Amino acid sequence: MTTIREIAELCGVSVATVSRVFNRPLTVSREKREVVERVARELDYRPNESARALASRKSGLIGLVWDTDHRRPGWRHPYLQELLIGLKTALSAHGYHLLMLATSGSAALRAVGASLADPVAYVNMTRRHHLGGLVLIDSGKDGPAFTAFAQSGLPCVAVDVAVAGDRATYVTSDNVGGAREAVRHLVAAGHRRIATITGPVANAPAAERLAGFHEAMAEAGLAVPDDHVVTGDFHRGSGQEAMRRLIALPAPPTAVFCASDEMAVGALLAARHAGLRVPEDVALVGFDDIELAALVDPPLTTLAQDKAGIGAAAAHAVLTMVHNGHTPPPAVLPTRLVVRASSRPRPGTP
Amino acid sequence: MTTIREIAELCGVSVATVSRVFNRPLTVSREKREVVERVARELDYRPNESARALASRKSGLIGLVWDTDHRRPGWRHPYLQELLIGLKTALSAHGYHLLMLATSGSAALRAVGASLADPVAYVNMTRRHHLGGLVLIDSGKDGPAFTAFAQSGLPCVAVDVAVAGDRATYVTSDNVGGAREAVRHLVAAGHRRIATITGPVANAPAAERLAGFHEAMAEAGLAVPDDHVVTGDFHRGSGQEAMRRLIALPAPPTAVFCASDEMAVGALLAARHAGLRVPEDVALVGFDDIELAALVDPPLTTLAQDKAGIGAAAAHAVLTMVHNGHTPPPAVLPTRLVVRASSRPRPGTP
DNA sequence: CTGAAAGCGCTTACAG
DNA sequence: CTGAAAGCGCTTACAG
Repeated sequence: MTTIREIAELCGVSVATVSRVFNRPLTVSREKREVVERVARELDYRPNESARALASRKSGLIGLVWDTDHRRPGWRHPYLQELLIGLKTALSAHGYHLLMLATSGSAALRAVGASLADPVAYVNMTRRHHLGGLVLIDSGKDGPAFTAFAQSGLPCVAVDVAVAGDRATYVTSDNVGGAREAVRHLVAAGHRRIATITGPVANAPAAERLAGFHEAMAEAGLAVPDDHVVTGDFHRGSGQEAMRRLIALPAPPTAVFCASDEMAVGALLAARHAGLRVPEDVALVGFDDIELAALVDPPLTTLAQDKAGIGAAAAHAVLTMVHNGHTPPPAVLPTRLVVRASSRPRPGTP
Repeated sequence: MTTIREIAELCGVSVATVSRVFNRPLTVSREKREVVERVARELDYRPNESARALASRKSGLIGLVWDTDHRRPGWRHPYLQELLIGLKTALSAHGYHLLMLATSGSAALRAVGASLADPVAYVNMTRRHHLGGLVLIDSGKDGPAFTAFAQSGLPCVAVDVAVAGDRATYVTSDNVGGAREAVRHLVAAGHRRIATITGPVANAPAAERLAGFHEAMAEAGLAVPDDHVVTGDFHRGSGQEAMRRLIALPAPPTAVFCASDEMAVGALLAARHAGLRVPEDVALVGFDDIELAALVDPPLTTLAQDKAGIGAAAAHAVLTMVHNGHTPPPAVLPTRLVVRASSRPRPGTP
């Protein structure tokens, strides 16, 4: 591998000048700049990133904090793959690489990996590797740990967790608006008794979707009995269980807004088990638009999240902090209502 | 951040001794070692990784080559998420981080990212960042590029692409065995006219699954007419199209082995469209065991790949090369037959 | 605009 | 077993 020194010798200039050509080209005279550039190209010179990071205290790396412990199911969420790719692609476009940081449950590995129980270890890793910033992906209940990151002073951007800090921001979908749209859609289809299956309490998107539900119900002048709000955990089983409870009510709902597609699929199974037809007996709307939503029978109406867009927005937010130094406001990406058969309008509706 | 020098001064030893304590503890006398270790712990010392990489020419990073260009659908394969996590988790357990390398289609970004069309750029990145080795994930037709990596002399391990080289190996599922098992299962269920929908020609796993199919058919003394082998591309649409062709045959098969679950789902849709019942009129077996397989109606019999296991095997292979220096033989992981309703035995069979 | 020099924080022969 | 010293390949004030 050719070094800056070889180029300097070949060009008859100092290494400082060569370095400047790559970092502040305009501070070098045109003649010298051009000869250095030509020689560098001929030798296929690439700066040694370790040396660069050591001398300048910055690297072209962004860290990803994502707890993928097998005991925590959150990371399996199918929408994360697309989000991750959106993130990586946007970072790539700016010449940054994404470093998936090692996580370790065991104390023995504390030295190298880090556990969310100990955010300091991550902060340390960030400094040791001269990472520009951190992107935080929640695997469920990581909110408190993320708050600690946000207060560390490192540039951080969280996905779906509302962190605050000098150099911290977050990106999320418009969960309130999406939920509102779901309810309006059901109301327009003639439904009056509309229930909801929520995500876990203390989860921000879950709370927002619930708030949007309530807003739109109030707007339509519809009452929401307590037993029409059932708490789930975003996963399929909880949707199934919640739906069983709703079906057993004296006056069951004619439509259910589920805060995730996974739960909507569970609800669909429960309805089928109970001998109910979807959407004739009960209409369903989910949230996320995972691949599965279009494939179940009947296909699910849902609010599509812009998964790749969220990843890209996270990338831009963290790079803004790394470059400009200013902290961008939270990014809230629109959702999109995708109408499928699970909420086909009831007969007799305009 | 505390440095090796501070520790050395505090302990009254040289920096060389402190460095040795962390790298070759046994070459340092017990007393000095213990005092250095104690002081280091108290100061929460962590070595600066950039300096370490620069001086030692190695980092604790493994690179991931995964072309996620949006024009190439291969990266969307749902089994990759679990594979990636298996890889990351196993690397974490050994204190390594996974670096998702920037890829760039545009020439403007050549300097930072790399394109598979130009493997040299990746090799360069690997050296610049002092990566220990590379894991290669195919997004479709990357075989030739991967061969170039394998010949570069860098430690590389490919997933599902049979590369060869001094420091290169690969991991894959037992595709031949899995396909054989699929056919045996169908034969045992009473089928004689068994067709297959293959993956793309020139894809190694596709070829292996086809070979296993032929082997087991021969073993059972069953003929395979040419029109019982239809080429697909692993994706759903091709399965649907292929199934249409099979159904239109004068003597259509009573069972179809599909080289991927996605294609099996497509075949299922085609069968349903044609008014055929699965498995009564035609039985289906897929490959992969993606989440969807269990959720379609009827649920799909399939050969489960050990997705996380493949990722972990890739991690171990690359770390073996990084540490021991020797190149492990290809790892072939067993598949597991998961019998579901789509291949329920035909009436009148033992 | 340019160069000489110090420095980033480690590792590793080389002597002893 | 230990230390002094050179070196890894860059960046960046500081002078000029």
